[in-house]
Amino acid sequence: MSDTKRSPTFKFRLENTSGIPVYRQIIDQVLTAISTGALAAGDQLPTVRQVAVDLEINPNTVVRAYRELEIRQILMTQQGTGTFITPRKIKKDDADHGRRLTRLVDEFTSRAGAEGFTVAELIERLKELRNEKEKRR
Amino acid sequence: MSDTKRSPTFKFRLENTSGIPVYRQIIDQVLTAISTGALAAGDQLPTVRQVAVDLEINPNTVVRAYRELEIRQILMTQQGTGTFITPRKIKKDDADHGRRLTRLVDEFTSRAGAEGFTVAELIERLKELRNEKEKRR
DNA sequence: TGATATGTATTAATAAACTAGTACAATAAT
DNA sequence: ATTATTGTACTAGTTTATTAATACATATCA
Repeated sequence: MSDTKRSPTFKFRLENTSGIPVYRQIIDQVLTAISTGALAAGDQLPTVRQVAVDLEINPNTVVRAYRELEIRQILMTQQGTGTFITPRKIKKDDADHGRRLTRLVDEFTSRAGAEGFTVAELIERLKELRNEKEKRR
Repeated sequence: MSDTKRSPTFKFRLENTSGIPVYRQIIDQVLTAISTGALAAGDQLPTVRQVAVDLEINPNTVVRAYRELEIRQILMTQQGTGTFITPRKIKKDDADHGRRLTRLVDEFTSRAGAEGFTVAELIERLKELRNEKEKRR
């Protein structure tokens, strides 16, 4: 039995006091859900209209979030059908891949630098993390 | 005018095509310089007016960047004297230091993982970054 | 003190981000 | 083909972010 097409059980929630833009909260919740396994490849997300009604926001706000994730190849949308988590197939030679990696790393090092961490420390900690994972296999 | 007895003046540069706000570019360059060792505790930064003239921007834009870093305890300013890197008392074996590093790295890897990056990739990119900055000194 | 260096405050103009209103288009089920 | 369901496009209003003009305040030193 297969579960390639689960119905959209995922729910968004808004922190209206946070000051974080709604569309960004949606993006973050999708990313987090993927990293924790709450959402996996092929899963359908709640429809644009469903989210709009649930959160009492404009459909375009949902679209904006989904669009950005689609551009990052994290979501796929099919008009008339729905929006789904993209099955990943990472291409190392993808130019966009490199750009996103650079941007992510730059942001990371900036924040870390603000707290007094050196790049060397970050590398060291990541290596430990990598080795831990290796062990577990 | 000969130079002062203080350290060689740090230079900012602007990427006008990047779309990144000027004040943020300044912040990032300070943070990066600290994390790579290009700037260290006690070093004086170029004056507000100097930066404004060099980059052909308004002094207030420089102030905004310096102010934010001052709030984060990364810079100290003294009116009439200048702006300096705050001496940090980081103890490498501090337990809290380790916890903060772990939390920062975990959040980073989680986010990166959601976008399909491997830890190995992150390490590789960070190494490149470290080597680039080393070269520039 | 007076001169000159430094950062600071107030205000405002402009640009960008964010969200919404409304109508349109594609898909799938019937 | 019709209809219900899904995403899309265009437009605009409002807020927030960003930068600038200009005048002010404080510290250093001859």
